Amino acid sequence: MTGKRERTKTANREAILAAAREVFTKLGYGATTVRDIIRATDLASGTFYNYFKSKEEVFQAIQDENALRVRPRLRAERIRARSVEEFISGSFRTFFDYIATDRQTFAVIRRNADTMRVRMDTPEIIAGFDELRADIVKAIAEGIFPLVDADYLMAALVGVAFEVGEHMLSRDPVDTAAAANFATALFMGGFRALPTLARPAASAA
Amino acid sequence: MTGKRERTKTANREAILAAAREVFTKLGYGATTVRDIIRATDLASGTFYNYFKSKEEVFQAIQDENALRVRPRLRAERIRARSVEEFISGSFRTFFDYIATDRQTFAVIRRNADTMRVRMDTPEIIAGFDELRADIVKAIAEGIFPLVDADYLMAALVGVAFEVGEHMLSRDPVDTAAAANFATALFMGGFRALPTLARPAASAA
DNA sequence: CGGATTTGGAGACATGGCGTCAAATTCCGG
DNA sequence: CCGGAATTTGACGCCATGTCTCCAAATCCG
Repeated sequence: MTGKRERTKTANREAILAAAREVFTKLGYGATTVRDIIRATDLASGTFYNYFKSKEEVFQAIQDENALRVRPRLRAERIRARSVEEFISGSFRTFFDYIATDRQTFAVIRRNADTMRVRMDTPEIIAGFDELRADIVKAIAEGIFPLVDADYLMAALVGVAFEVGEHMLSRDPVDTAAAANFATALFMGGFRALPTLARPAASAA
Repeated sequence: MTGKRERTKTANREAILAAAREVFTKLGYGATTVRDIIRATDLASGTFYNYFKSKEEVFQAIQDENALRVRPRLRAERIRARSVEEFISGSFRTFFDYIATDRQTFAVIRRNADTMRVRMDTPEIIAGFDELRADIVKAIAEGIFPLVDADYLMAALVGVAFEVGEHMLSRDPVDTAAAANFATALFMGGFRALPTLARPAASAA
């Protein structure tokens, strides 16, 4: 890692990613051009293409780095779980905490004019989903989970995590614990078990 | 509506939308250019801009038409509901049936190379979400629903609908009833109430 | 250490999409 | 049938894109 060539290589790559993060945040993903990213570095246009094929690819690299940050945490949480409740609540808590912390990153996605939710098929993200699915299957095999449709369960978990997470961020103050409690209660006890806002749900019609 | 001017106007608009649908399906949203759409019509480039500002706007118009088709059905289902179960299951059934039927439309979205889920802020779609939220609030006020966080509940419903819907479409054969049952059970009874795949869930750990 | 070889950055260039605008055409009312 | 308004046309200037060649610097090797 000590060769000059190697050092400038990683430096350039980092420079491009940093510039991209900045310019994506400022202009939104849709509006930024490859040239905008290049201008935010001191590199030549041709150099960019030695590292990435398009702005899409830069974006994916950024996404990938993010996934690399959360994935192990989520995994650890699930492995540690000794019950359904721990599995579910741990996952939601970790995920919500993450997106609340790394808002800068999420701002990139939400500020995006053209897309609401972006590509979810970078290697890291796919690996994360696969992991989740495998852990669900394993939990079912071990009898921790009832024998349900693992794919649909995963889809439901992901859907709730993203949508509720999105709403959570738009509130002030951001209360990750409350959001996690809500989501967990939904999965654990279903609709009727959701925390009531004022008085306990005496009547369940 | 009988004037020639007026007729060509709607004809042109329709021509552009039809061309866009076709070309979006073929190339994907991200890859198509305004020029591609124009080329698929027999209009001049300038004419396009008399009708739409960008491909984004065309896409929104298409989305809007779709929402216009589902929204009343969903609404009717919710109004008809006399219990939580009817509210939830009716909504899921209707939504899943719709996306299963109108796959051509959903193909446009799913074939999209750049985005997974596209802008959801056309007037019709926003109105649809607002309606859903209002109906939830109303159901809570009437005591049909327990007093839960309406925003989070809506987010959860939407998240599950889209994610599970997506998975549903990737199966062969597409079983909308099963998907609706799954989602409904999740919301009604929570995790433990989900239909088991083989034997009844005798043990709820 | 110095010449040969490889690597990779620089930036000009051809291509093609973008949105505009003045001119041409079409429609409508008188 | 004519005048004026509305609408379409398509060429134009501008800019982003991705490629390609050239060259300097880094690495390798005797």
